[in-house]
Amino acid sequence: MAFDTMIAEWLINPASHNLGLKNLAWARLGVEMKPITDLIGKGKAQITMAGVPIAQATPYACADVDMTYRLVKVLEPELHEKKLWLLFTEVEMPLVPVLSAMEMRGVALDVEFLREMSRQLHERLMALEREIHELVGYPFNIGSTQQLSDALFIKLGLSAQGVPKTKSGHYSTSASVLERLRGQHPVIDLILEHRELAKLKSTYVDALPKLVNKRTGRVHTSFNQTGTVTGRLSSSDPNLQNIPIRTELGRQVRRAFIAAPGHLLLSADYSQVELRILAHISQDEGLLAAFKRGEDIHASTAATVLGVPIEKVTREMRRLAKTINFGITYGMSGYGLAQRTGLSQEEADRFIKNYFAKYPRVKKYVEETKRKAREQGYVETLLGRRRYFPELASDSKAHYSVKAAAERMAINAPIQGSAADIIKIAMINLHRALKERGLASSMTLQVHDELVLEVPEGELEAVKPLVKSTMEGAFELDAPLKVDMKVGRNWLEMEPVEA
DNA sequence: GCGGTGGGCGCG
DNA sequence: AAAGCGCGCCCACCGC
Repeated sequence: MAFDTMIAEWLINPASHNLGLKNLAWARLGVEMKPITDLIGKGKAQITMAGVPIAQATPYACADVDMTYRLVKVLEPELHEKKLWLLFTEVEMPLVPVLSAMEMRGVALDVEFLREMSRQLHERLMALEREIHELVGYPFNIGSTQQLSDALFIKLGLSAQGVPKTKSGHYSTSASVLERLRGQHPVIDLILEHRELAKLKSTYVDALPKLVNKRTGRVHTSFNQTGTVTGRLSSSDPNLQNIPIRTELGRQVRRAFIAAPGHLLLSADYSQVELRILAHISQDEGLLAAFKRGEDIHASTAATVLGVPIEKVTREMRRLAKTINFGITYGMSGYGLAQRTGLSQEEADRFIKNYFAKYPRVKKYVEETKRKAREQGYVETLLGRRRYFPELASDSKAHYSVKAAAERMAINAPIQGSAADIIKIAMINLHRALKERGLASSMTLQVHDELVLEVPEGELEAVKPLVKSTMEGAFELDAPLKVDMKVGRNWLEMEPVEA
């Protein structure tokens, strides 16, 4: 179907169920990571499409390759000057048709399953609501944080000791606060369960079926190519990058994402991609060696930092190491580590100090990155994608906390952004490889470090090695990329497979 | 009825 | 003084 047809349908009735490819805002130029519309707004280019001045048109009106390239004529010198030309021509533009194909393909949804799940959630929610009102002593809206706060801290008189207040002045009722209140009153457990179920029901179980396209019978997300500051994609309407997996009940939602008859879902995800990138960029010997030996990286970190043999690492030690391995790439402090692990602040500080002593080049990466952000004004990914930090300039009057936050973003941006670069290359190459071989398999979802493909059963054996080698070969890291794959009839019940 | 904001929470 | 990055969506609440 042609784009103009879809746009016409959408213009006639914007609320209609059409295939509205919101990826039509598809011109990520990579220039300072700003959407094309921002640049146009500054009057750098006065371009019209079908007689409409783009500056006043919605981003959707940018859906014309011709227009995009005419606009680029104006921006080309800047792309060259900032060394973004190859990223633009070799990655972002070739990605556009790949994303369009994924959006068009969509994914099948078991609506009947979700309807049944909705009924069961409704029943349980009603029971919980009754019990909660009973225990509190009067009926109120459990979904209102203000009313809930009053119920807990005024009516029931639970201790508000150390509970942070929100901007609007009432005590926070966040999950971390409720967890701490758990022993104080039996109602807390019920509220936590109510929260979890209400979230699942409203955000996924009830919302997803409404977005099934009447024509295709499938859900078609939009992959926004210009929606993040790091180079990642985002997904919306519906967001299929935040489907539950961490709790048993939540992950049941994944059962609703099914392969078409005669097909299978193949999920392929990069193992520890951000830590491998950190190892590559920092060139830290210990980290590189652990990956080259193919070790369980969290166990390896625990062994190294705590000074025990890797086979003596307990679950508890590994869990701590996992927290710090992730935290490092976000610029986490001792306070933050303590908050998340139950360690005292002193212990957490000491642990981080030890970590940096054992992985000195990681420490150096952190310091170098902060220096670059301050001195050159930006940091960059493996492919040269930039993120700017005006707050960190030496003449900046920004508050300390603002600068500290910017530093954490600067530490994370090259890592998260490089991972985005890599999976984008993989997507382009895989799309082409499948086409070249005349295979009917195609990507349907991207979840930052994971690709989901819908594969005709007969193609599975051919597609598995192709996916694995294409993803692993997307970029050569000194800590080599590793891809794990799973196959199943739906996104929940998947079995690990080898290529 | 609509749009914006805040609190909260799902994912990587 | 703040205290781990990046997203999008739900509901409540508020002002218009």
